Amino acid sequence: MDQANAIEAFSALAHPSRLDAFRLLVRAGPKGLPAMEISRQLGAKPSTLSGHLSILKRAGVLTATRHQREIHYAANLANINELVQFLIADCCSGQLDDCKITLCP
Amino acid sequence: MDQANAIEAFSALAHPSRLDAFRLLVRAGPKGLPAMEISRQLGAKPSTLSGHLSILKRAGVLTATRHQREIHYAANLANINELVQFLIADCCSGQLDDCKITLCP
DNA sequence: TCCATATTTCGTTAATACCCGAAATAACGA
DNA sequence: TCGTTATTTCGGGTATTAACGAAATATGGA
Repeated sequence: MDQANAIEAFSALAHPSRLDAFRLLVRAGPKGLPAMEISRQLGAKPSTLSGHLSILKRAGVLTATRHQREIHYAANLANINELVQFLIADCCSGQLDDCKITLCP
Repeated sequence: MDQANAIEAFSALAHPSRLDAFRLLVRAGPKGLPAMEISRQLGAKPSTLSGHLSILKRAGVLTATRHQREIHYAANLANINELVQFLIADCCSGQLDDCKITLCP
């Protein structure tokens, strides 16, 4: 994870439809959901959503796997972990324990 | 933390100078750094940086406290924690433990 | 092969974000 | 008070990004 990659990920998430899509896929779990299903649940036009999914995938926060006719998108939590680690790298220069953050308690 | 707040935070971080500034302040710890010092360390024009710091502060990822003539900016890690919790809320709908993310190990 | 479904690419238009220098505001010390 | 340093606000020209419908591509079944 480098600066360019982090910026791409943050940019990708900084959009209402894309953030909704990502959080929907977080809830959906590792199997993910096909594009049409995401489109339907979010009420987004397929062509518009396609662009959004493409942006999220290029940013590395989603994975895409084909299942017969459908392409299933899923949240890439490993990359989210790396992104957050990058964001708070060398927290407090190691001087303090002020930076405790716990996820999925 | 709601969707609008999360988008504002992601947008704020999705910029090279702002991401650099935030990570610099993460390293600087809770005391933070004055604006001019950030400007010097990042090689950014004061007026441009001022706008960036304002955006980061409005997004809630930085705090600002005046110390005599200087305004010290510091990373707001509590809000970053909330942001990440929001991002991965209801992970896998509670069905799996696939979503473990640990920060500041 | 040929059709229907799933998804993406393309072209256009509208909105938003960026950078900078100059001027304005704030706070201290002589 | 006056000058100096610290920081922010303003104006404007340029560039990036968004949305949509229509058309194109891909896959599987009859």
